[in-house]
Amino acid sequence: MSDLLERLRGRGWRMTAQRRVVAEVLAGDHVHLTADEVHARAVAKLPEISRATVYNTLGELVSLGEVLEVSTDKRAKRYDPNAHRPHHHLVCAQCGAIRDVHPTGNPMSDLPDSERFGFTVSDVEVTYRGICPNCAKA
Amino acid sequence: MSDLLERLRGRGWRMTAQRRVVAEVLAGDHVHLTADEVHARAVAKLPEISRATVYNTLGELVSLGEVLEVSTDKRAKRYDPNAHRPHHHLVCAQCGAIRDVHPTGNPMSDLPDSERFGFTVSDVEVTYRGICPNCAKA
DNA sequence: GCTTGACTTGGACAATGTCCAGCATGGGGC
DNA sequence: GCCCCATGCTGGACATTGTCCAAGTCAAGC
Ligand SMILES: [Mn+2]
Ligand SMILES: [Mn+2]
Ligand SMILES: [Zn+2]
Ligand SMILES: [Zn+2]
Repeated sequence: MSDLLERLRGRGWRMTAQRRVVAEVLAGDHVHLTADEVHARAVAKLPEISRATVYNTLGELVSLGEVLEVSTDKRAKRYDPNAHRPHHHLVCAQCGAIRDVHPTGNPMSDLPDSERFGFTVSDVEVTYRGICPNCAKA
Repeated sequence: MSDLLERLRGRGWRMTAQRRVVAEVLAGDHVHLTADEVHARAVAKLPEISRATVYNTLGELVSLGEVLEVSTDKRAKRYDPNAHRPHHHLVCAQCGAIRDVHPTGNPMSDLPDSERFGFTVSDVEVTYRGICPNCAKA
């Protein structure tokens, strides 16, 4: 993640304790936290950080293309630091667990012109749903 | 849509003015209204209908499998009366317009076992994004 | 027509997210 | 190293979307 901090500094981002903490919280694989989850973990490291700052920082990271917004459920948006390797998501319908997945094939080529209604289609997002091993056991 | 009302009556649904109006509002193709949009249109036909009833009725229609919930944007859930023909969605990134689409191929078979993490995968949802002809003109 | 249980209502409450005025501070210029 | 001020942060008010409940209303079976 210091990669990330370096890249951001290079882009003229002013480095503050708050932004550093948010970036730290977002490190790792299969990480898809809500804004309030990010805030809770940030508070553990920097007690006085505000909700507004977390929202602002996440929004900036999204604008910079360093973090993706995903809405797998109908609840809060989730923030995904895995922005540099295209992927899709596999979501547990019961507990909400999310894994990054890399399907074969290109769903883009599965949409014939006759089904494009004149749109310029630029992106496709695939969400698989099912039951995770943990929930299946219970 | 009287099909729908018949089916519901057959299932023991008590028929009320409110429910009839909600069902009427949901008629048609490529219809993907938010709950508050449904409420606004329902109020035009039945001024005293409450928000709570619209939410309740939509929730029941979803439980009965007559209407689908879709969350194409990160805002409000949308309600889709096209529940009896499986389909995916094409969304305008600018104005939010939504079309039903029927891609060829089966994305389910594009997810190898090694990418399933032990999940029992039961469903896949594909969202295409782009710019609609209207927004492209502007 | 009654009766009754299911339905509706309005408003309180919760969760998520946005906005703003005023204070704090990172970091470039000296 | 120190100052300055544009940029960032804060707490709280406000907005949007959705849930819940007690009390009143009504559809439909008798
Ligand atoms: Mn991801
Ligand atoms: Mn649809
Ligand atoms: Zn699970
Ligand atoms: Zn458009």
